[in-house]
Amino acid sequence: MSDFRPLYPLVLVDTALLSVDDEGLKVLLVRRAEEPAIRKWAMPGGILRPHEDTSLEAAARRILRDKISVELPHLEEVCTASGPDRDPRGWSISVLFFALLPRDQVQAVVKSKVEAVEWANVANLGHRIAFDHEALLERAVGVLRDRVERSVLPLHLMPEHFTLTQLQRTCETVLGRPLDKSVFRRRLKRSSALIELDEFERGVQRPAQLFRATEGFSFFQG
Amino acid sequence: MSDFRPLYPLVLVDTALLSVDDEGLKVLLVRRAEEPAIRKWAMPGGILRPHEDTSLEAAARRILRDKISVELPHLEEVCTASGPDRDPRGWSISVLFFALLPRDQVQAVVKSKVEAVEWANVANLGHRIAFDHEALLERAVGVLRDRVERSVLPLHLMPEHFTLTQLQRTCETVLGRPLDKSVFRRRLKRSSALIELDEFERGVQRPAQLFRATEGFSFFQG
DNA sequence: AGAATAGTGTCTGTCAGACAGTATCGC
DNA sequence: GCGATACTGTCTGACAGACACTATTCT
Repeated sequence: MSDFRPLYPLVLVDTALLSVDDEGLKVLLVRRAEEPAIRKWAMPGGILRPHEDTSLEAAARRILRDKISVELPHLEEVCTASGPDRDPRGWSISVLFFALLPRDQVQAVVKSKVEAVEWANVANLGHRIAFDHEALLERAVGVLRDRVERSVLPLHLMPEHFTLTQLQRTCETVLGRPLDKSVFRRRLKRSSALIELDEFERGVQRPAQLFRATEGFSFFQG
Repeated sequence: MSDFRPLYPLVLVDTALLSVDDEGLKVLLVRRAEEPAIRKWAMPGGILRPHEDTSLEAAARRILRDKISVELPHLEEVCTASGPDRDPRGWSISVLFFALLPRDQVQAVVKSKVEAVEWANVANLGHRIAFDHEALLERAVGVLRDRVERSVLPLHLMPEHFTLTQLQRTCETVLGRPLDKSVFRRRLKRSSALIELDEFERGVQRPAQLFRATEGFSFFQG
């Protein structure tokens, strides 16, 4: 470890971009093209640019745009990590954000840009994660689980139209445990976060009614 | 506003040190002795020193030690604030921590050190708060309320020995609403966060039994 | 005895969990 | 009709809120 101790810390911004697919909860990882930790996988992140960015959140948005061509509506701070040894470049701070991507847009992200990008299964990452990003990811997933546990619906993970069963499956995937159907639906009826549509599914045994989230819903409402 | 845009942002650490007294929820404010915002009141904070501090939390600890001679066990991150305009010195990041001080130690803090220090009523601050510290304080109080709401006891606010009624009063002060006695006690019985002592109050109408927190309790447990 | 506060018992409404039952579709 | 999945109804136990009641100590 170098003993170089700069006057200013390195300020980094990382984003845990989460989604779900049939395998389970997923996180977007990027294979690093530069030192440090070159060729290792990490959550998309980069260095704050005070002359470009108007806030840390704006920096996270810029980096996502540049690295993986994604524009996200909902970005939220999770925590920070800091210290002299967590990045070989020296004393650093990472501010971690988390964001949710609708599951029907998962494919779109993977084929973008030059760097290698992969949706990794959160439950089974392998041991190739750079820096302390594995611990950071755990924090982000914890925040998500906590929200869903408190009966906040992960509507940001859903496509525009979806059935109640699909929403339930998503919650179950996030929480990692089965939910009772009637309990789930009872709560939805009271939540006012969902709007009933006149459309129905197609091409399945019994088509279910489609719903959408209320206009301008926030991740926070019940 | 200056157009000077440094390569590195200013990294600051602030702490919302909260306690309660008979008037209500209190926050420790320090009158700034230097520019910027000289003579205005702000939460105790300062600049990260990478060559001294091993983490942001350690920096917060150092600053509390230096400014107001307080050592705190429990320090926790709340959020960050960032941007080019929130501090006149330029692009800055503040990482906010929050901490709780037992109410029987409130007096000890006030008479320490050179700078003017004051426990301000959170509900009635006046309009003399520097920077964006008023908004930051709101976030910290929000975290505290949220914890207590979720039936996490604010044991860090209590003296070593306390009665159940005192604990209830503290919760009521934090939440700003009355709680039902029997409901409160029922929950405590299940919580296992409290240890029954053989001692009792003295010099009151009917002395109540004293309790203490379980050894090594965390703010997070129920 | 009476005031004050500690501590307990009980009723009621609400809601989660569990599970069975009914409805409606494709084949 | 049959299988599959959507959707609903109902029973039960746990718990919160409300409030009354008893107990113990000081004056």
